[in-house]
Formats: sequence, structure tokens, C-alpha cells
Amino acid sequence: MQKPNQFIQLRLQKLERLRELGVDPYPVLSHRSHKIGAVIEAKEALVSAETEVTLAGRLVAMRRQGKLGFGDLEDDSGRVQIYVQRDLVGESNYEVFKLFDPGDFIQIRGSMFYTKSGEYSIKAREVTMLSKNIRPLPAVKEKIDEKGNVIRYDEFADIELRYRKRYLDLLLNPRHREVFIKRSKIVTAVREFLDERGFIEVETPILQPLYGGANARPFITHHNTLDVDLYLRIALELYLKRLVVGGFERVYELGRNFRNEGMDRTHNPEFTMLEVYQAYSDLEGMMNLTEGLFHHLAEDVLGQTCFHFRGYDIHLDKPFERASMIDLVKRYAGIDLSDMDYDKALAFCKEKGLEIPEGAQVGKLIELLFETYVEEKLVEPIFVVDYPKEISPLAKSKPDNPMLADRFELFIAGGEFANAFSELNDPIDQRERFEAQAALKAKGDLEATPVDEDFLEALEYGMPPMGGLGIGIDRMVMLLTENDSIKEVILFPQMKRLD
RNA sequence: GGUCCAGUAACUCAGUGGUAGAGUAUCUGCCUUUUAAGCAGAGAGUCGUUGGUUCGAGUCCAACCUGGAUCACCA
Repeated sequence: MQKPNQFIQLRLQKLERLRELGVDPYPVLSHRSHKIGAVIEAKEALVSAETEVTLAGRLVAMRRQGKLGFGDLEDDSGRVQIYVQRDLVGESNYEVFKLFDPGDFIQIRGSMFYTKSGEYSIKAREVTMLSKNIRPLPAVKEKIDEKGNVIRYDEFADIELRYRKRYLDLLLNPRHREVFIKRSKIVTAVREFLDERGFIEVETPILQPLYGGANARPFITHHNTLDVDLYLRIALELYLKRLVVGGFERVYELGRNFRNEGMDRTHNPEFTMLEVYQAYSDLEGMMNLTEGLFHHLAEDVLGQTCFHFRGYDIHLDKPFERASMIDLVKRYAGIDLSDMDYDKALAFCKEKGLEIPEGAQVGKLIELLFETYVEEKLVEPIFVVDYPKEISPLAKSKPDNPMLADRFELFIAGGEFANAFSELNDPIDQRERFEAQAALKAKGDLEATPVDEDFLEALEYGMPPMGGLGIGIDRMVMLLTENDSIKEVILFPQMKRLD
């Protein structure tokens, strides 16, 4: 706890004063007959019948005027003005009211009426303290102009404070609160979309004896009773596939992944991933599912199909384009690598002055050219297909070209939004891919994944052909809420300690 | 990790070497229909931290802390 400042001292004195008056500043019991939204709905009826109502909420503003006072009361359904007059509540209750501050939770019993200036308000018969605020909220004022626009003054805008004290951000900045309401709607809609299509939602281990399913450095923790190190999962993939081996044909998980890597505008160490697996489906099925999901979220859930994101207008209302990675490299980097010729690719990368990764084969070089010259050009949604097999250790090869994987990634505004493939179900092939990864790891690649014998054994029992899809929920919410920073869509983003 | 920018009262911000400021918030007084209430008065600050230069530093210099932008890295 910080040292008490002048404001806190004063409020603690008021707390004492309340106790002296026999008022419990933090009572157990509260009551309300209506939410504020409900009394606003039923204005005329409540006013004409002079119905007694009891409201509860947080006092967010106070305008005192001698022997009467006005305030604004807010709950999660709306805001309404309160009117408290000494002659109506009585002397002793008015003494209590005088100790109310903005930030307090209060209860008020009375009837709805219109003030002289026409503002719909509750006229108090009795006010009750529900929870005394002792640390004043930052002062944010707002005014509604003639056109009905809300003008805000001295908004709580410090970015660092908004992240560190998100509760204040939510309380004081309605437009930031709205982002997380939208996020909730989006996540709910994702579940409904998949449930309607016969998928079941499952939960798989976060603490894993081995990590896999992506290339990333893991967090490591320790289990005392078993005396073993465990990893926090970096992906959902390998456990979900085990479930398909187990007979669940359509599964998905919406869950937190953890990657022990850098943090920036699009990376938080923990982030939410959707992974979907559908037996007897394929890449085409996954494209339809992805396209359908984005359309649904945009049109049906948010009611808009054009999103302003990273300085672009992104349209989600049309079928997404498709292009092969090699064609895109040809178009934007200016080299035709459809022959997958290593020497040609290497010479070109060197000529361009690109840094060649250790042990890179032609697939890695194509990826390098793609990342360098293509990604930023992909603005409107586009499915990039035909990934090199070398960089796709869990995907099936294409039947007509063993150098390529049957895989796509969805790019929007220069960023990756989905990753899908026809899942590799050949246990022998999968073992070879794992061993190639292990070899990279032995060479010092910190992000290569270890061989997962338990998973290989599951594959040996047989896994049906299927399509799999991964979508980063945070980035999708960024797009759909038009936010450029991942911290704006994660309630409590990772921050450095201050001490 | 590199570069650039920022950190001053509870909030939003001014302040380019000479006594720490404003608006809001807060407190006191007045006020029985206000609404960014009003009027009068008052209090409130380790100027991110630590050093340095200087007669004198919020201001100049250095290092560090925290955040942001950007680049690198990270599918």
C-alpha cells in the first residue's frame, strides 16, 4: 500500500465520522429493486405511478447545493441522476449523505421524477452507504453538447496506468470497456459457430511433460510432489490430435498458450489460441470454416464488414483471395522458385544481402523471401497456400509435390491470422519430421521442438485424415475492434514490475 | 537488444539555468432544481531514480528505471 496522501486521510476521517453516526460504511446487506437501465426504460410509467424504487451503484459525480444535492449514479446498465433533499430524507440521513463522495457505492430509495430542467432523476426518500471509497477516482468530466455528443475532459489517458490499473481504465473510459464487451461477444460467437457445426469443446493440459505443436521457447516450472520439471504449453495441437485418435471427430479448444519470447505490439507472453480439428476434412474445409467464421463475426456479431486496422481498410465481406507462396514470392521478390532450386534461391538471397539462417534449405529461403518482400504487401485477407514442407513439420505433403505442405496461412494487413493444414497422420513420416526438428535443436535452435514419443505412439494407433486450424484470438479481436496493440485487447497484459 | 520520444499535484498538462504553475479534483464558507453547477477562499508536489556540471538544475550532461514508437528478433 502506498503512503496515505491528503485525499486518503480526509476520506478516512469521513469513514470515522460515519461510524460515529452509527453507520456501517461496508454493510453486508444491500438491495435494489431495479437496475438503472430498467428505470430508464420505464420512464413515463414510473414517473406517473410514483412507484417506489431502490437503486444501487457507484456514485460518479456530485453537485452539492446547500440543503440539497445532485449526483450521478452508475451501474453496469446505465447512469441516472440522483436528487437528495434534506427535507425529504430527514436531518440524520442528510448528515450521512453529506459524507458521500464520488466513488462510493450507495443505495437510494425514492421515486422517479423530472427536475425543473427536465432531467430524469430519482428523488431520494433514503440514502444508504454500501461501500465507502477512500482513494478518490481520477477526475474525468463529461459534457453532452447540443448534438448529443459526449465531450470528455481530462480523460484517464496515461497508457501505462491504463494497463497497470485496468480497473480504472474500465471504470473511467467507456470506449475501452467496450473493447472487452466486444471481445466477450466474439469469443461466445466463436463457440456457438463451432458448436452448431458439431464440434465439441475440450480442455487439455497446460502443464505438459513435453511441449510441442509450434516453434517457440517454453516457460518451465516444477512440480514438487512428482519432482519433475513441467512446461507450460506453447500450443494446443498435439493433445487435440490425441483426442481425434480417441474417436472425437470434431474438437476445438480455446485456450491460453505461453511462449517465453519477446513482447511487443503483437506479442504477449500468454495469449489465447483457438485450435480446431475436423476428421475427414481437409484444407479446403478449413478455408471454408475460416472464411465463414470471419464473415460471421464481422457481419452477424459486430454488424460491420469493413474494419480500419493498421492504417488500412480491411474488408471481411467477400470471399478471401488465394495465392501460393511461391507465386507471391515471384510477384513481390521477383524470382521464380517454382523449381525449388536451392542454389538459385541461395544466390538470390545473398545478392539481396539477406541473412541466411543456419542450415537453411530451399524451403526456409523461400520463407525468408516471403517474410521480407511479401507479407507487408498482403493487405486484404488472403489465403497463402503451398508452404514448403521443411517449415511445416506437422503438415501432410501435397500429393503432387512432396516438397510442399498442404497448408495455408491467412494474412490480413501484413499479419498472420490463421494457420491450417491437412494434418500429418503418417507415424513414420511424423517421426522423421520430429527427428529433423531434434537435429535443429541439437544445433542450437532454441525454438525447435523435441521428439514426442507419446504422441508418435498415439499416431501409430491410427489417426484419421483431417484438417486442423489455428487462429490467434487476440489478434483477431485486435482486427475486429480496430486496435493496433495487443495490450488493448488483453485485460491484464504482462508488464514489468515497478519495484 | 539498437534508435527516438515521454515521465512535474489525484487526473490532464504548461514551465530552455534564477522563489515549482494552470484547469479539473480536494478542503472551508455561501447556496432548496443542479448537471463540465456557481461564487469566495485555502491546502496539496522526494519535478521517475542516482550521480555530475554550476554560485544556482524541473530545465544542461551521464547512467539507470518504467512506458510508448520504430527497427531487429519471434511463424
